[in-house]
Amino acid sequence: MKELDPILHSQLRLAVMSILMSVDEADFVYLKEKTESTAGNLSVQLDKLSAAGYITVTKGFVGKKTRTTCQVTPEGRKAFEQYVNALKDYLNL
Amino acid sequence: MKELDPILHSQLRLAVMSILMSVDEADFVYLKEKTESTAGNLSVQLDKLSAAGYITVTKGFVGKKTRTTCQVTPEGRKAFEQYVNALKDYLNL
DNA sequence: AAATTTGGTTTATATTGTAAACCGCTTTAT
DNA sequence: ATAAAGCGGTTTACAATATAAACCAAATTT
Repeated sequence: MKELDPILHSQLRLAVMSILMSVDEADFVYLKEKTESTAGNLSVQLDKLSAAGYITVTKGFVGKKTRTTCQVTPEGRKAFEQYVNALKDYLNL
Repeated sequence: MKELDPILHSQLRLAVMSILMSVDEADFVYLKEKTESTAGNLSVQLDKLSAAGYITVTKGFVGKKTRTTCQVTPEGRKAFEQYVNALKDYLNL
């Protein structure tokens, strides 16, 4: 049985990655709403994805308000795909 | 986004369920080998699956030696299938 | 100008996972 | 017959993870 990447094997981080895989740029507020997570939890998990090199987090401004946007990196994409493949073994897909 | 059943969203427990879904009776030693887990960890996770009503654990004898066999329950089967469905949303399958 | 809201981060706590230590029984070796 | 080693596990202590509560700075509303 293949190992399941522990960075991705977490509900919230997986949800974030799933969104970023199809959207290719999403901000903090959007991710928070879509995943129905608390800001604190999301912040921590984004840090972990970022530390793993799976996403980039960029802080900018829209008018006077801060805006944190996230994008999946090529390594993130690869890791996600490998995770999906590994999981298929477990799920018998 | 659907919730991912936390009982199943665990590498080892998922591996065990995956095996039991296709084999319909497996003993402790076999599960330990197949999953490459330590006995302690496996014991704990089997308890959790059992407590959740997803598997039944039966202790018997083969000759003089004890033998612990596991089977997935109908609820376990259902939970597994629901988990697979929920995951599909995350994986874009 | 005080109070509230927005967009987060930090930190403390609860939950979970994991392996080491242990236990009873059996087999083997002395 | 007795000690030592193995087998099949369980218990328990510890490490890692997830989560939310508390907090903070800037902007907006009253």
